[in-house]
Amino acid sequence: MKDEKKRGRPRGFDARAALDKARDVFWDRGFSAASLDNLSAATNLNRPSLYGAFGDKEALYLEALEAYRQDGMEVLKQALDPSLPLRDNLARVYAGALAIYLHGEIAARGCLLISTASVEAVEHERVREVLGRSLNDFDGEIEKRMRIAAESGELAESADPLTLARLASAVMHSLAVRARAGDSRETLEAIARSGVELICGSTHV
Amino acid sequence: MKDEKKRGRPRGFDARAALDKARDVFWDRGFSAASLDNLSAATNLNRPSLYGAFGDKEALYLEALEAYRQDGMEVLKQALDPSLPLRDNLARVYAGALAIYLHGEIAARGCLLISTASVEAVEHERVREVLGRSLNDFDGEIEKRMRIAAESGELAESADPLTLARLASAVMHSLAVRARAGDSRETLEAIARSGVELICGSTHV
DNA sequence: GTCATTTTATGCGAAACAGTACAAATGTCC
DNA sequence: GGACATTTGTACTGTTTCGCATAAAATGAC
Repeated sequence: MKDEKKRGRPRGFDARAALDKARDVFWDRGFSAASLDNLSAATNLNRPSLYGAFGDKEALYLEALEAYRQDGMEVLKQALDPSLPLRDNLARVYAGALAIYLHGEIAARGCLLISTASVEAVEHERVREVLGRSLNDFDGEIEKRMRIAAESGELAESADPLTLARLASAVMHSLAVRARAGDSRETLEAIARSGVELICGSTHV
Repeated sequence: MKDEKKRGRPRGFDARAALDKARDVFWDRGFSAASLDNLSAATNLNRPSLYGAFGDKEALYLEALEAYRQDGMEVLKQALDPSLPLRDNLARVYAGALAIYLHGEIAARGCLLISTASVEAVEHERVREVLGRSLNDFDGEIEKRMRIAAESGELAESADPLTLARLASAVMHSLAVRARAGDSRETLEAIARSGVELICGSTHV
């Protein structure tokens, strides 16, 4: 993007790597319980460097959320490859989600947005807005695939793509919550399978 | 329960009312962002009274979670009255859930367990345990109703009560998250309706 | 080489935080 | 009425918090 070398002392760290480390801290502890000391230790950056690169704690959190959202959208789009059957698409979506949700050093971390942005959403309007937009974007991406399925005959014409997409998302939301609540991988995979079955099976009439 | 008057100065407040006020603070801000000053102001209790009645902030939070869990189970049990059709039962469950989730002074608060206990669940083992147990209890209560429906012929015999119960819960989890993310009542009610339809409609074969 | 510009390191400071000590208040028990 | 037990109000302590001030380090421009 920008290879133009700026004047002054060059940055001694990779901003994206630091953002990922900060994201992990927020993911484990949430926004409020994550201190700048935690963030500083995890990123190996002292506070002035953090402030210089990202602004204050709130800006850093919002940037971490945004990066997470974009990564998630990428995973989702790849899983929804329309050259594969809808059933496989949904299975891939859930498998991809579980791979993310079940990761974690202490315990499964679930979804960064659902499990940490939700708390702040009441008092913190910008977080609520990011969370709402993210959920809608996910719905929209699945809806696009559902629309294709309805047109190609994979789904009954009577099926409503938006409704089915929201229900497909609902299963994913539940997986996120249950993962963080400590449910086993086996349980979560069973829920994912039955979700695929219910959504893809029911609309064949 | 205990009408035996204890010696010493009697308590000048209703512990349950105070617990409800504290619960509301936790509900809006989450555990970490809720300060003892917030809790003290909301309950009209000074800190020593709070500590005397509930213990430290963590114990107060756990007690609020437990009370919320019991209240929710009560609402759920009443909604699942087996003398009504399963369809009506699920609709009542979701209506009851939305009545709780959409309440809030600043913005919709969603579910106390899903939206505030989730954050703490990674680092705080006892919270994770309460959250997991609560979700399972909810599943179990719905599963009981599904089992009745399967035996009475309301559902196809091939339907698996546990699986259907988990999917019914999944819709509820999604409603909780989406409410806190700012989705409109209309949207949430539409999702609830389609959830009922999918779960009750698909298994009639 | 010297200056300008940006990043890094140390550490400060004011505010918020959780939890408690202490004494005054208010009741029961004998 | 007096001893005892518990709650309540005020104020405190030590810690943690965030954000920044200041100065040293490292580079480009000239």
